[in-house]
Amino acid sequence: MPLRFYNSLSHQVEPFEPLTPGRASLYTCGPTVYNYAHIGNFRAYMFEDLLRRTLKFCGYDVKQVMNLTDVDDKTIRNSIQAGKPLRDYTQLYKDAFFEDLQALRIEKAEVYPAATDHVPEMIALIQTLMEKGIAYVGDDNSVYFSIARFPAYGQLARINRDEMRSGVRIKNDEYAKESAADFALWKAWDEGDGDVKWDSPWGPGRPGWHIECSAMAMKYLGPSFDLHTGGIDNLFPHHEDEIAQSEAATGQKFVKYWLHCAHLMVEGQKMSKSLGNFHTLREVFAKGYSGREVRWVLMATHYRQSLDFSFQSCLNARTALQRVDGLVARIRNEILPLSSADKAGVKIRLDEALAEFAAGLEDDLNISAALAALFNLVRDVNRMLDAGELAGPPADQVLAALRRMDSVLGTLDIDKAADGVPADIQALAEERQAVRKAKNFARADEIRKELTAKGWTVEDTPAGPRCKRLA
RNA sequence: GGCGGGGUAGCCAAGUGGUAAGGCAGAGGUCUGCAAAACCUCUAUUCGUCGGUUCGAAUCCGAUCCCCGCCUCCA
Repeated sequence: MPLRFYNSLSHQVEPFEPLTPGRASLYTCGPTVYNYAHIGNFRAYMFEDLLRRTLKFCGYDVKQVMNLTDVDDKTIRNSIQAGKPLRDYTQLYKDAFFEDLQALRIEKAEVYPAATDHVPEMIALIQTLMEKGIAYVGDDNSVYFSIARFPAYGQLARINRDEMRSGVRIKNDEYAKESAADFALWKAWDEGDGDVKWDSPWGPGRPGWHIECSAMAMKYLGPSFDLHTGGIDNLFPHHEDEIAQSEAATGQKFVKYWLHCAHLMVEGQKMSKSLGNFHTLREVFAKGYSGREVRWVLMATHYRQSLDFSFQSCLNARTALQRVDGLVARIRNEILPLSSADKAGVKIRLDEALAEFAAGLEDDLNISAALAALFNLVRDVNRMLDAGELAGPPADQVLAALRRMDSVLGTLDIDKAADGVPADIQALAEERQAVRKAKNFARADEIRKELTAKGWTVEDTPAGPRCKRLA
């Protein structure tokens, strides 16, 4: 089966057929850098990482662009409050964002354009819309997109303008618009913006939010590209408006496949800054959970399924990962050359597991199916090890298969050196092994207690004692 | 009100017509000096509820209850 995705535009799963065979162009809506991102935000970036890695797994050359929104109401407001220039203020959170991505083992995109570096491109795009008569200058000197002059508006969100709830919210600036649903392309400067402003044909001001993604996506990926993603909350109005701006300007199809991930929930409610029910990655780490554990939690539920976050799920991730770690350690430590190894049989089993793994991912990133393939393989390889049916070279093939899976999962640590065992711990383990051989089990148990007190445990394996740090 | 997503074991979660994957937790067993790990067995006659279609439905149709999201900045 070919790679296929659920397209928000068609509400159907469709085969992925990129505009250029073998290449995938991907625009992923990035963070607004006014604060630390919370793990709900990272769920989206995690989904995008899974998408990116799956595309690569399936053989595509991926070009991914992720924007950094470094000018908007919140960045301006917070930087003024902090008494810092906008650029310095946002740099802080840009840096934090990249640190967090790295902690979650999220692969870097090819381009991370910042909005403030692309104002000329945005002005040019707005000018095109003005020339086409689709944009207009409002009474407040801001520039607005006229939805009435773009009949295709609403194609993504399936929103019928006539049925939009109206009259409920009339903000001040809406008196400046022809229609309440029109959205700002360019926001005229006012005192609240401090010294944050750019010159434009319509006077000083700053770009609207939606225009940034259109301008930067088209700059780096062209007027028409393959995939555009984000959280489901961006579907409307953000993505709808992006389509409107871009397609009105170019007359071309903007994006072929729109993918949206569901929300991360906390106790049944969406995690969000405004509800105050969020955790930053840093907070989760402070509670003792690792990046790979959080990565696992965020990744292990299908992206279109809302995911209720809990620390219990982090603990579950820990034990699930320990299961895989255990197998890798067995292969590395216990493998002995045995004559009964069935090389061909192992190869067949591995090919089957990889095929199931790939089939899951190809089916709209069905991670549950992919992980089931992984765990079924783990069980079978453990079984082979127990039966003495796995020897050196086929064991290397197992590691190769796990490595291949990990090119997508990014969390298995196949080749990460095990935690170094401190000399004193190692010495105790060896002493214990010696007294066990002498059948001095009282002393052996004493040593086990000493090790526990030092935060270590020891497992007796056919290849000798193995020290493990207690979680 | 409009649009969209979801209700599957103690928990998480696949499965869109053919008789319920996988993970966590739990029980018993094998192995072990003890343990851990690993393996084996068991743990939903049942998929929110009620009807209908069908030889057959968690899967299709109708009705109904509940939860969540978007429609306002939001991943």
